[in-house]
Amino acid sequence: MFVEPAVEAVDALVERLKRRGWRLTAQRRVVAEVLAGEHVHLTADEVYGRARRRLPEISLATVYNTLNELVDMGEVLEIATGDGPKRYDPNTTVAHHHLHCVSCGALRDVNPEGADRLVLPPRQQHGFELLDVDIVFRGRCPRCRAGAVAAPAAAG
Amino acid sequence: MFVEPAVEAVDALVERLKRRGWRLTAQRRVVAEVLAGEHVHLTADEVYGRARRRLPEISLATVYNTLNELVDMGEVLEIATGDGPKRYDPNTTVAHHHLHCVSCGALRDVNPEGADRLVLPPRQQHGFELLDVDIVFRGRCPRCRAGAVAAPAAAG
DNA sequence: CCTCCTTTTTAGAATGAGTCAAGAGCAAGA
DNA sequence: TCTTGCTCTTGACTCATTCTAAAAAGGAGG
Repeated sequence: MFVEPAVEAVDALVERLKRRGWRLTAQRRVVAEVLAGEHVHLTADEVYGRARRRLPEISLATVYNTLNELVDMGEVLEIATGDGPKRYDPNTTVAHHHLHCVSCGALRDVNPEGADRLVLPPRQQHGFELLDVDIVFRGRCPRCRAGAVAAPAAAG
Repeated sequence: MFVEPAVEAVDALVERLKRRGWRLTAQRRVVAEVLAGEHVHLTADEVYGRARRRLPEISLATVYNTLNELVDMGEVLEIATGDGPKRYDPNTTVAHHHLHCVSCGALRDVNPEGADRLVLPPRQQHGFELLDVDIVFRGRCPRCRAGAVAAPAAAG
C-alpha cells in the first residue's frame, strides 16, 4: 500500500504553527498541507489549484497571504528562479540548495558536496554584512531532455 | 586625471558585436555603453534612465529588446534576485558569482573560494543534464547597514 | 444565545515588470 | 530615387503579485 510521504512533515509544521499562536483556519491548513505534502516546489498558482481541490471556495489572495505569512515566520522559503513565478519550499529545517530546470522551471532540493567549504574572502565582501548563501545548479530535467518542446508542466 | 574604468570593456564588447554582423545603431550603442560602463549591475529601468541622458528619445521597449538580444548572444547575463526586477551583468568573460543586498537589491560580482570544489554527486542529479552553477551570497550592503530605512537606491 | 470586537477571507481593482504588434523611420543596395 | 528589410516607437497587453474595502467568521464577555 502507498503511504503519503509527508504526513509527518505536515503534522510537524501544523504543530509548530499552533505553538506560535497562529490561528489555524481551514484555508491555512489546506495551504500548509498542500505545501508540505509535495516533494517538489510549487508556485503560488499551483498551490492555489491543489488547495481548491480540497477547499473550492478558497481565494488566490488567501493563498498569497498565507504563503507570505509562512515565509515571514521562516517556515517556508521563497525562491525566485528568474523565469516565471516564485516557488515555495517548505523544507527550511535542513540546510539545502537547489537544482533548477531552465526549461520547465522545476525545482528540486539538493545537497552539493563542498558547500560548507565555500567562503567569501573579507577582501571581497565589499563591506556587506553576510547573511547566507544560495547555490543553484541549473540544468535540464529528464522530462525536458526527452520531450523536445517543454510544456511548463506542474514541476515534476 | 580620471580614466573611465570600463572604456576598454565597452570597446571590446562593441567590437565583438560588430563582428557578429549586429547592426550597431545609436540606441544599441548607448545601451551597450551604459551596461559595460558600470561596475554594478543595473535593472532595465536603470539602464533606460542612464541611456536617456545620452539619447533622450530612446524608448523602454528598445532597451528591453537590446538587453534581450545581448543576453541571447551570450554577451550579457540576466540575473533575477527575487526581490524586484532583473539585473543585467555584462561581465560574461570571467566566471564569477554574486553578492546581493537583500535590502536595496544592489548586486556585485565576487569570486568565492571553493567554488571550483563544489560538486553535485550523480546520486543527487535526479537525471538532470547539468549546465552551470549560480552562487549568490546574500547580505546587507554598507549603505543599508548605515541608514535604517533602505531607500532602493540606484544599486550602489 | 446575543453583542461587540478582532482577525481572516474574499473579489476585484491596482501595480509593476516585461512583452507584443503595428506602423513609422532609416540605411544600404539596385 | 525606389525598394527592401531592419530597427525603433508607442501604446496596448499579459502575468504575477499586492492592495483595498467590505463581508464573514471567530472568540470573549454578558
